[in-house]
Order: sequence, then C-alpha cells, then structure tokens
Amino acid sequence: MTAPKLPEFDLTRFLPYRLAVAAEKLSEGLARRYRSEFGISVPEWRVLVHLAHSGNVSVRDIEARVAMEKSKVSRAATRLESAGYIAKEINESDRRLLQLSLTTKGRALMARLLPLAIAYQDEIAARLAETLEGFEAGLDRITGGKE
Amino acid sequence: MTAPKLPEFDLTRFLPYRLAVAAEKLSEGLARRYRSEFGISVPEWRVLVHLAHSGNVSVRDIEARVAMEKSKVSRAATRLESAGYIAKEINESDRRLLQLSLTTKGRALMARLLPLAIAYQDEIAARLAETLEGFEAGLDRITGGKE
DNA sequence: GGTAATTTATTGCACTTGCAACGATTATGG
DNA sequence: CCATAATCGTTGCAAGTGCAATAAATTACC
Repeated sequence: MTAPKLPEFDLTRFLPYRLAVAAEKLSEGLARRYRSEFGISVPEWRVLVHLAHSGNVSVRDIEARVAMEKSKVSRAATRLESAGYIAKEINESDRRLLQLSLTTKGRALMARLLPLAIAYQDEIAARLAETLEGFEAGLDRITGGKE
Repeated sequence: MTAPKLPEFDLTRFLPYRLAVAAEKLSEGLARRYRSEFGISVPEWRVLVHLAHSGNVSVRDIEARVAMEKSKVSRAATRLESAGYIAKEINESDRRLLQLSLTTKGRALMARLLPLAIAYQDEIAARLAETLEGFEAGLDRITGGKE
C-alpha cells in the first residue's frame, strides 16, 4: 500500500456535514439564550414543548415524538422536576407509565420561552425568504421518507 | 401566576428542530458504518478529510475550516495518531504549531472511506431529486450569511 | 392461574463534550 | 532588550451522552 490516489472530495459540499453545521448554527442561536437566561438545555426544551401542548404524557411518548433516546428524555425530565418545572406522577391505569405535566411554574416559564421561539422562527423564515419553500421540501424528503 | 395562556407552537414545524433531526439522520447513516467497520467517529472523519486534501495542517487550521472546537480537534487528532492514521510533527518555523499529516495507513484508510462518502452523497442527492437545488440554496442562506 | 415474554423508565459505565485554565512559544511595543 | 500581550495546543473538570443492564409492571400464552 503505497500512497494510493484519493478521490476528489470537498467536505463543504458534503450534505451530512453542511446540514450538521447549519443545524448547530440554528440551535445555538436560541439555545445559548435559553441556557444563560433560563438554565434550560435543548433536551429539556423539547420535553417542555411537548408537555405544553399535550397534557399528560409518558416518557415513551416523548421519546417517540421528539426524536430523543428514552434515557435522554428521562434525565431531562429529572432535571426539569428538580427545577420545579414539571411534575412526575405514576399513571394508575398502567403503573409502568409516568404522567409528566407542567407545573404552574413550568407554564409560566413556557409563557416566556414560546414567544422567543416563535420570533426566532420568524427570523429564520425571513432569512430564508424565497428559498424557504424549497428548503422545507428538501427537509421533508430527508426526514419524511418511509424507512 | 396562574395558568397563563400559552401560544400555539408546533415543534415539528420548528426549523431548528427539523434541521437537527434531519442532520442527525444523515450523519447516522454513514457514521454508524464508519464506526462499526473502521472505528472512526465523526470528528475523526472530519479531521481525516481535511488532511486528505490539504497536506500539512495545524489544529487551528482545522478548527477554522471544519467547524469544530480546538479541543475537539486536538482529541480527535490524538486518537487518530494512536491508531496510526496521522502523524503529528512540530512546525519548526513556529514551534507553537503542529503539522498534521496522513500516514500511509491513513491514506489507505481514506482510499476506502471516501468512495463510501461519495456514494452516500449520491444517494442523498437522488433522494432529494428535484428538491436538491432549492434545499442547497436554503442551506446557503442559513450558513453562508455574514454573521 | 402461573410462568415466560414484553414494555417502561431508570441507572451504571465508559466515553465524549465544552469551557476555562494552563504551559509553551512567538509577537508587540516601549 | 525586556516585559507584556497574544497565539497554539493540551488538559482538568464537571456535565451530558449512548448503550446495555436492570427493576417494576403488564401482557401473552399454555
């Protein structure tokens, strides 16, 4: 094996890389603010959002709809509970399940976080402008595909 | 503060979230294979790619062009050196800098990895089909914009 | 009905990560 | 020149992560 010829390859055109960089940039924007002002991480934010519009939910439920490992959900929930933002109860009709729900404090937090997220989404949409539609179509192709 | 009304918010339409999910899905595809067959992680892969087409490079150089923290680069480089894929030398004209370069073994590795990456890129492009162009235009808007 | 198989959530472990602090080297400027 | 500042790469530390193993509860099946 002596100095094989390597194919041309440009990382900056490689879609997994480009997407990772773009995703990090978008997350970073809000995440830094959520972290510094509210002490909330991305996994915690996802759990909170899901609880905000679906009443009592199990860990399994969140895992499925929010694209996180169950252990990640579990630990995020533990942290949120310690902070007083959510309550964990046992579902009495199936005692394996939890019922997670926002506390009053949690709802108050979301009343502050959600407007920021909505404004951020608008910022991004404005930045994408006429490319927004095509961009979202591409996202659907990547994420949505069967299998 | 009693049960404030929360604004409507759908996480599955939130661009930072959608992008994160899509990015993870795309990375996962190759990363799993690189990891199981070659023992290479994503940070290591990025360093390797950069070395494959730019001869002798410093850690700082990679940090700048490959979107990773310098400590991440440093540790990836350490692992790659232990595995025998790259060599670290001191730049004698500025002894603070390193000169990273692929070893023969490293070039041989890349001769196997790069074709897989190229094929994967083609798969993704095929999946995106007519949405590819619009999707990339959106990516540029997100990543490219000044600041 | 009782045992085995499944499901749910948590946890132990090893590893990775980001951040700040650090030592080493080089640049700056009086 | 000498002291101060800036740059480069590494590392300590606390925290987060994925994965497998586990305990508790429920379901399935003979």
